[in-house]
Amino acid sequence: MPNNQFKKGELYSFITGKASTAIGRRLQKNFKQAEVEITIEQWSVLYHLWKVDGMSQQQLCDATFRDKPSITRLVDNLEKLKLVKRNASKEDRRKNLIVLTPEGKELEEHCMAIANTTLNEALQGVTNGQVEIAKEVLQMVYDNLAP
Amino acid sequence: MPNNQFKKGELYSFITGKASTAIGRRLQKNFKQAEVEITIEQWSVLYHLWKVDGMSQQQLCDATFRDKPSITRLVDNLEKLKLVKRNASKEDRRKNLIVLTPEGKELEEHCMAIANTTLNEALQGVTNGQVEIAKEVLQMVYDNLAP
DNA sequence: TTTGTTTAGTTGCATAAACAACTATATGCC
DNA sequence: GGCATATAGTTGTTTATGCAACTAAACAAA
Repeated sequence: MPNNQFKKGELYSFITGKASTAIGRRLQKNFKQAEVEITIEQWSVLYHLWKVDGMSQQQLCDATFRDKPSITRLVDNLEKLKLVKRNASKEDRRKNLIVLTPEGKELEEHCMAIANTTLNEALQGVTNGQVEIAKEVLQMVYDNLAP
Repeated sequence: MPNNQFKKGELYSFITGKASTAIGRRLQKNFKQAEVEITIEQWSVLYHLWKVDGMSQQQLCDATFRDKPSITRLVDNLEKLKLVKRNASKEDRRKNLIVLTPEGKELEEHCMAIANTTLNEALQGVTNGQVEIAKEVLQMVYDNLAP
């Protein structure tokens, strides 16, 4: 018997990731309730810019696991919301450096608090040990499938 | 110190579910390589119909964690591909019963084999015990956030 | 310098998701 | 029966994804 065989019924839920879907929806709902008018996809870009401002679009692709067109359009929409700005790089004129506007920076504290709250809601009753193993498994899955 | 506190850097990956994204992409790629011309979203609907043919759209919503417009359009596209058909219910004329066509039924074996292969690729090196705990955690997360 | 290749980003197209507003049928209550 | 309400499904709009094709700049080799 193979080591990693799921039963059919379990396979589906695991693959479609209903848990991460549920977290995403809850996070979106919590943003909305707090009148933070951004999508979770936009949030995922801002999240990395809050850590390192001025990343290139390619760096944002790698950080967020998205392809270039997705980042192009997410940055388009974040620019429309006046949360980021595209600055042409002086060293390499192909590159856009994406920098936070003051409005974009301002969101950080509030958004991260909402994200932490959401995660605490999600993980009620789950022990640290279980979370550690779950994270390990997810990381291994990701590494197994990385291109 | 709260029990369930993620470190910032981990929070992001957990919420955005990069592992389940990666599985979805690999499954899509494997379908394409096998010349199965369906999306993973269409697959997720077919998957339930293979178990119970003739479900209503509302039942498909519940089974796939999607809202009604999403299922309306997925069924639209599956009908265009001639994999399913909408049959008006005789007991309740509001309901459409979604039934597989012969072409739709034919796909089952091949698709499920691809899905199982994909899952085995994803879970290489992960022990049964780890998988069990990961599933438990994901289920608890889902239950914590269920509406 | 020119030619070919790689890298960064954009655009077009099809599919899908979330939300709100809508139609039509069913049901419960008086 | 008649009216309010709930349920099943559709449509419109905005946002996002995945893929392919594209432009422009950088780089490397001759």
